[in-house]
Amino acid sequence: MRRTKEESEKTREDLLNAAVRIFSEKGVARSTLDEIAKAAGVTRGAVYWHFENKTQIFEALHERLHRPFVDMILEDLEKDHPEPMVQLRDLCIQIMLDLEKDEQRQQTLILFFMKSDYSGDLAPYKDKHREKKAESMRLFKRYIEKAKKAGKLNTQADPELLTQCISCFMKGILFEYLDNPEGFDIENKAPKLITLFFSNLGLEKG
Amino acid sequence: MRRTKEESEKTREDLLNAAVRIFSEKGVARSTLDEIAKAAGVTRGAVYWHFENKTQIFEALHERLHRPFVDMILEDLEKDHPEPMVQLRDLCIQIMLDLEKDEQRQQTLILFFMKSDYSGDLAPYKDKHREKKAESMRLFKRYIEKAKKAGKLNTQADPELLTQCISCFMKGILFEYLDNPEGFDIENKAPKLITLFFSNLGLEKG
DNA sequence: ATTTAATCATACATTTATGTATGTATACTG
DNA sequence: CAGTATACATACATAAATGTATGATTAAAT
Repeated sequence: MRRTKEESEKTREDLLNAAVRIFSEKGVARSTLDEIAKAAGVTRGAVYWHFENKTQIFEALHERLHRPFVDMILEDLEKDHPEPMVQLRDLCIQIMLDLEKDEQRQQTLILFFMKSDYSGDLAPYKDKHREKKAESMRLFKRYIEKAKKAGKLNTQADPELLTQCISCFMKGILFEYLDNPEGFDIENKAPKLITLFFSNLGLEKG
Repeated sequence: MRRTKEESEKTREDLLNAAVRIFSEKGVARSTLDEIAKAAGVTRGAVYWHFENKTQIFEALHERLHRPFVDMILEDLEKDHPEPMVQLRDLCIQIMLDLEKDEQRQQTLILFFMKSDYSGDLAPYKDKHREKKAESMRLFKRYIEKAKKAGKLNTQADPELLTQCISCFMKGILFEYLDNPEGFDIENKAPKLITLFFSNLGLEKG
């Protein structure tokens, strides 16, 4: 059954796509390699060929989630926006609106936020994933520093604190949404919530 | 080995306390009834005597978490504070400061927020627990409605949206803190973050 | 055209947790 | 004080997932 290289790569992708679905539905711990294999139309043999074990699938999925996110922000940061805080606000809104259309991304976030306990085999990845998150937080901070340099921010405003504030808020929205995607009208609420949050957030001079 | 009623009740409490620790460390799915039993100084026989299975322990823990929280807010709502939004802000701060001193509560929140996937046997409890959360969100809303009635709020401010905004923010802080309790200086940061968040949050007339 | 090795499928052994059945000592009840 | 039900401990049967070993097929290398 030796497949061609492209077929093999497709099998790997199928396995990852299946894993996202299964993991996000049943949780990492309760998910079986056999389930994932069957959902991808193969057997466990294929799984053990492409990955060492369940943990390695988990890790591969995180890489696939994080990289495009960082790239998107880095690209946005290149732009020379006159109001960095408005730019950041709009980015936050856009992130949420994009998420609604990308079910795969939703499932991946659900998987890492709510369906993985980071214990046992997954424990070593807790710090690693936290560091990746810290990396994107530093990117958020850049917007705020840009705003401060441009004099668009309260002089006493603390970029670090503001960053954490925004990070907490965004994470909160993400959780509330992902916890109940149908019940949370993100397309309508996200812009309102984020706009409300950003209004007067260290913007006016004090 | 028939124990007295008090001893029996203590065994039950020991089991629940052990379960909080084990669940929050290893996740519900990975935790073994044998581990819990041994941590409580008994055997699985005692577990199956007091509870049907792991799921029932899980549910008992949620009840023990939620009830005192609701009671605390209900009591606070009784007070006649001149500035309901300030009262709500201070409540939020107090919740965080209290949490720092209550390790058992921390572990319980960790368990329900990050260590339970709500799949399999736990799935039926997802809606139930969500409803309990919605209940406490309605309590938060009461503060805001109080503020609006007292004319302390922007006339266009939407209590529902404000409630959601605060709920998201609080949940975000909780997650950031619980994700890394040692790295997140809650005693110092929580008051600052929450004060920053509440400053000008629909407060001034528009 | 062979040979090789990549890409899986299949079969098996091991482990581990669960649920239940049973044993047992003792607090309580009449 | 005898009997019963309580509060567990112990033992066993079952199930399910994992890892590994091996088999089979064929793309690709020579």
